Amino acid sequence: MRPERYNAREAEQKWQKIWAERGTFTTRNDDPRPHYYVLEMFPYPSGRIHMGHVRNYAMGDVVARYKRARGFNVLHPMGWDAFGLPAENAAMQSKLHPAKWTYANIDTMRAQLQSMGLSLDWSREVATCDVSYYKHQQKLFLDFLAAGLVARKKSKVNWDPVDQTVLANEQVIDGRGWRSGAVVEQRDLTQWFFKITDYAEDLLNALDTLDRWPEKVRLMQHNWIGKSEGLLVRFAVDRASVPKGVEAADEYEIYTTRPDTLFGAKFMAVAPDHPLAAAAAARDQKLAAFIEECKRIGTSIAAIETAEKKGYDTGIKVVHPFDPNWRLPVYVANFVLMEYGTGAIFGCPAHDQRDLDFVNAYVLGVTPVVCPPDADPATFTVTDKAYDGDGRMINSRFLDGMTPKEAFDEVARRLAAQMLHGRPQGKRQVNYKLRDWGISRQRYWGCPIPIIHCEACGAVPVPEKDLPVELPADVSFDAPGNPLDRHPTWKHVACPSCGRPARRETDTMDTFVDSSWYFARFTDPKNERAPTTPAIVNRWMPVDLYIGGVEHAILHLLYSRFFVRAMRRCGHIGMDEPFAGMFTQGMVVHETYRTRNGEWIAPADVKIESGPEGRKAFLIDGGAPIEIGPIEKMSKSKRNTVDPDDIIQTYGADTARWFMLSDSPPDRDVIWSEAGVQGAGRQAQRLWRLACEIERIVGGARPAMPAAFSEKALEIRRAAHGALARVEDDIEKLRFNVCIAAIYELGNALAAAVGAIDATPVADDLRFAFAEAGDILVQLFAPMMPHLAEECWEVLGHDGLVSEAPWPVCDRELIVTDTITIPVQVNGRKCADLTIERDADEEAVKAAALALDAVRRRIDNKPVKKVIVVPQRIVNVVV
RNA sequence: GCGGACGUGGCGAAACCGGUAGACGCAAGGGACUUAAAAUCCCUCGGCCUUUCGGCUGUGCGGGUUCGACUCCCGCCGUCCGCACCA
Repeated sequence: MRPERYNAREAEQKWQKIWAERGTFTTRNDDPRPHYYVLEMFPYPSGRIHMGHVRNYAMGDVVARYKRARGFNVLHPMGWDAFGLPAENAAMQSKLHPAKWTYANIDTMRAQLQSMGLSLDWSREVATCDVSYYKHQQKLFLDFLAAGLVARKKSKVNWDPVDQTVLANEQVIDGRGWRSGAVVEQRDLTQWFFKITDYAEDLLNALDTLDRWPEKVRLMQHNWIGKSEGLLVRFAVDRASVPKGVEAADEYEIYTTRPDTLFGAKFMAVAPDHPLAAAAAARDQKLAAFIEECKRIGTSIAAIETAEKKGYDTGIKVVHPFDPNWRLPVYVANFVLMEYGTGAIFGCPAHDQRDLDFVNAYVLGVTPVVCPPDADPATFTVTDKAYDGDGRMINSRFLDGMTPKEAFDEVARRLAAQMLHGRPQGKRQVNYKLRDWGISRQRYWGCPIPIIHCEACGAVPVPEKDLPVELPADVSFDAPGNPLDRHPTWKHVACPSCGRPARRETDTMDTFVDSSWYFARFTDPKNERAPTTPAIVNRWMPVDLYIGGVEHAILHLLYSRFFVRAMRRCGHIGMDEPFAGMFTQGMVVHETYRTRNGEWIAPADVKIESGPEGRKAFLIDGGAPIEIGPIEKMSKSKRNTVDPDDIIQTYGADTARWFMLSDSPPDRDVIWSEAGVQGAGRQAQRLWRLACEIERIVGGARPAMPAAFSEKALEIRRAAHGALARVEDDIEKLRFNVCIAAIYELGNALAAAVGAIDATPVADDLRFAFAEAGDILVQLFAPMMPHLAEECWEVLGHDGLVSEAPWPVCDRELIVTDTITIPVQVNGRKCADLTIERDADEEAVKAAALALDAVRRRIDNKPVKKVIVVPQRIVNVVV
């Protein structure tokens, strides 16, 4: 009987229904078994899922299903990161209310995710835009406020004067607002901040404990926190140099990490928004214009630092701390950041590239003060490449001959003892690049900040009994500005403290706040009284494995780490770190296609023909030739996206999942290709046929385990248990592509064994081996292609579900063989294989290797100098 | 600009702690089955040389360490990602 083709669409719906009815993936908090929490970053409900989601969730699902089979009580929830800008943009464009838009998207995307057959506990679903979620977030805000973790201060924003709104950095294009095209201004706004810098040292130190995080993510966070040890140095102003009418202070403080290079100083520079810049600009129109120009670059550090180094000489001079006769000019420079240090620096061009570029543009001269070990102090010069290495101090008076480290300490010591205006002129200072987390957003679609502003009482927290502060539903998006701010009634309330008329805070929270604690909420999402239930959250957390894109490696993960610490301080959770294990997966990329006149064409509209001369693309409609462009991240603008729905309709979810996991290592980008999906689809059919054929050979009742096995049966068992051992190891290490290769190999081995059977009544030992190997094969691919696996499991005669079956036990004795084959090299080049007993001693291996014909030929009677034997690995003969 | 990664056949890749480079898959070519197609199965498949046996060469480029280097070290080149209001 020929097995029929596997019908993915029918089978997938059938098994999804069965899983749902049986509650196979519903997780109980009171289950006593060891627990495992696997979580993928929840999606923003943008409208439809994309291939990046498919990849992300397929990976998490493999781990969830595998751990479940291994006897763990697995928590694998899903929710929606549902607040954010796109909903408001949609509201402006299509007059659809953000809530309507968002919930409609959630419904669509939930259905899409469900069609993927993910083993998720949907009963724990949360959406951050739901009052039932954000009311707890407001409580957390109030608790943080009470714990002293919230601050109110000014910060700079990109202001679009036409749209009357704050713009995200990505919305500022060449200094103009993306929608209005108006020149963007920088404005100071008083905003709410979480004091993440209070935890800077702890967040840095604790990185060492996160040994199941990718090294690169820890490094990125390390650099982001950016701890530096330096010196605060106060420079006296040369009063004579201050122009009339300029209200300069008597001194200005700079921060430097290289006080050792103080004798190489050529200038002082301050940020465009430094008080000194403002003071000097009051009497200097050109300077005022320069400062304006700097502000137009925007607030993003990338833009500021990429811009050409420019400065403006204020004319003011400061006095060198170690020489009262030495004057340094003070510049306003576009590369000095007000947010870092004191917003002022001294510039030493010889040993800092930025300073050197600057000095070369303004002809201030360069004096090297650190001489590299291999250079001659008399001739060493710096022209266009700053030297930032170690060496000995030169041209530095009392520092000469010291190492930079010694010089640093000496300068720190002297300046601490030297008085300026009655205080020590220098002070050691630990500095962090990390800034406090500004959470205020002048937007509607976010979690309202539960504060009431009262003229008499100031900023008053909303009393807990008045929570939640709910977003008003009746808002309009047809006017510029924040809809909450211009709502006729919402913001007008009585002050909770004095009862007089007051107004609500109309800023909402950054959406990063929403995603900084959802993982904790999932452990008891229905708790109406509190954000978490400590006994429950402390059992589940930290998350054992968290999977998401590298793009979140810094901000989201750092904010979450801070948030959990803050929640701990307020008694909501009992640990510091949210994620014990972390994995960052790569992107899904695709070829791009363009017509002759440069129009982007979607893959679905392209037909590819490949032959010996390579691949050619044509438009399906009309057959016009299409140019195949570079492979890039899937994006709407280049139209190189593939809709998961289409793929699932055509090939089935299993095929899509399998392909997402197969070709590329999970942390690298994967190229989506039609041919690749087809290959995955063929493999699904191949596995289905194989299961049917194995069942035909085993035939009904399974034989008991026989006492002895024929060599043929042993080979099958070895293949199965060998694959089992590899797959276990690979899934634990998330090496899904290698894991799939092992499954292919087992499939190929079993197909060959099936093909070698000629007579149908088969001996019991072989029948046992086939039945066992068939079961193992199906269980191995069940985490990746769960629907097909259920179908095969049924064919193989099992009553229950493979999703509920315990993982097979690997018989490691089967994998270890008595004899092994190792390579033999002569002068590091392989020339023969040697098959020998596994435990043969070194002398025996050496003798056997030298006795091989191919080895003797290669040695060719030359004297053997040395023979290296690495046990069970390799033999190398050196002649 | 700063920070982080990556680079191996026609393509995606594998190679565990420095020990057989190219497992597994895709594409391609050849063959079997078929009236034909699809599906399926078998064979070949880094490059150069050789009738065969086999030999040489080869992991972005240039050096180095080592009996032995995709792997370690130094210096380049190229590509991608993040940079604080996108999520």
